[in-house]
Amino acid sequence: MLFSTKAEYGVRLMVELGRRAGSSPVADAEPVALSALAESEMLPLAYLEHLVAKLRQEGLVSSVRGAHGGYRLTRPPAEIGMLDVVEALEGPITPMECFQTDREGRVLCSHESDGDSACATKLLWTRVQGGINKALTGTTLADLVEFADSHAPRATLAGNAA
Amino acid sequence: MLFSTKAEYGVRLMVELGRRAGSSPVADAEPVALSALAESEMLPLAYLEHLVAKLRQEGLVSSVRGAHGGYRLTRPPAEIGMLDVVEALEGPITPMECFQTDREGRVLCSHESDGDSACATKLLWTRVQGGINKALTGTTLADLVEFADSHAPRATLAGNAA
DNA sequence: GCCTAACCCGACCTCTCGGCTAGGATTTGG
DNA sequence: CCAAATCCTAGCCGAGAGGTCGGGTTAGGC
Repeated sequence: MLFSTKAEYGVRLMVELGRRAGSSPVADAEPVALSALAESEMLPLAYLEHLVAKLRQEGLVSSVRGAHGGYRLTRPPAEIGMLDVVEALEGPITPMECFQTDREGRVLCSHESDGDSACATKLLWTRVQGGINKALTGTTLADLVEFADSHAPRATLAGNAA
Repeated sequence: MLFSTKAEYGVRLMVELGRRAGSSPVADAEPVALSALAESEMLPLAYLEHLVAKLRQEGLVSSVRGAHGGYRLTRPPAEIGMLDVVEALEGPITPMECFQTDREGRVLCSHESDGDSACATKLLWTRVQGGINKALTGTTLADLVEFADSHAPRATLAGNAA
């Protein structure tokens, strides 16, 4: 497997936030308590705390402390690329240990100086990384929210008005 | 990182075999001892044995036992897609634990029956997997051999005639 | 007919990391 | 001031990566 449950849970968390925000202008949305998210996604609360912390550090969600606190998105879902989300959770996405990318897709291999046939594999990993990045940047949170809504009826999302 | 050193070493091993085979018709090529490959790539021999075993099980290389034995490719490099190589080494490439692919890119998610918003993430992982598969199937061993040759002079590959 | 170079195979070992739990400290509405 | 929430740090357990080791088997060369 490529990604761990960190990405899985974290993305689901973001999707849930996106669904609950609906079409409201982000800052107006009621903050959602993590316990509510944990329950509706059936995920361990204590673990989610760690994940949401990473999302917050990357500025993808903001938090409100104290009673009636919770989390909300900092931007509308359509402006959130999934590369940011996944990287916030999993760390930098590189196909191989020796790789560092400079955010433009340019690739540096750390043992490039062997003179030998070092990194004959570079071409391959570069292509793979390109494929992943393209898939990840080409998908926004809004895409996933829409997908989820259309596949999991759940009435009209009973969480908000009820 | 996406792939472990298993893929890295294994691919390099395949590339070396491809370079040494040159343009000879595969079956004619002298089998190359693993110790020679280990030395030229500076990789631990004992570890390579395990990797090459997987490649053999998948029919990507064939072995000759006894003195003057070794390994050779079973097909010309241009007919070896890197997806086969990487999957032989790393096992099935799936973006997420719950995924199984039926070799056509069709995706099954094992916890699809939750009724809930299970796998809102499916769309994302599917796209990612598509990107990876495309990169991997679209690259052949011949591509890497050529790339390696052009980047690591090493005379005209001193190993063969000398 | 042995010796040795090679492939073959399974057991083991260490270290990191994923996945999670525990427990507390801090903030804040009612 | 209490309860609900976010925050923070520490630790635990199992699995898998990344090897190593020791032996078994096959076959060319003297």
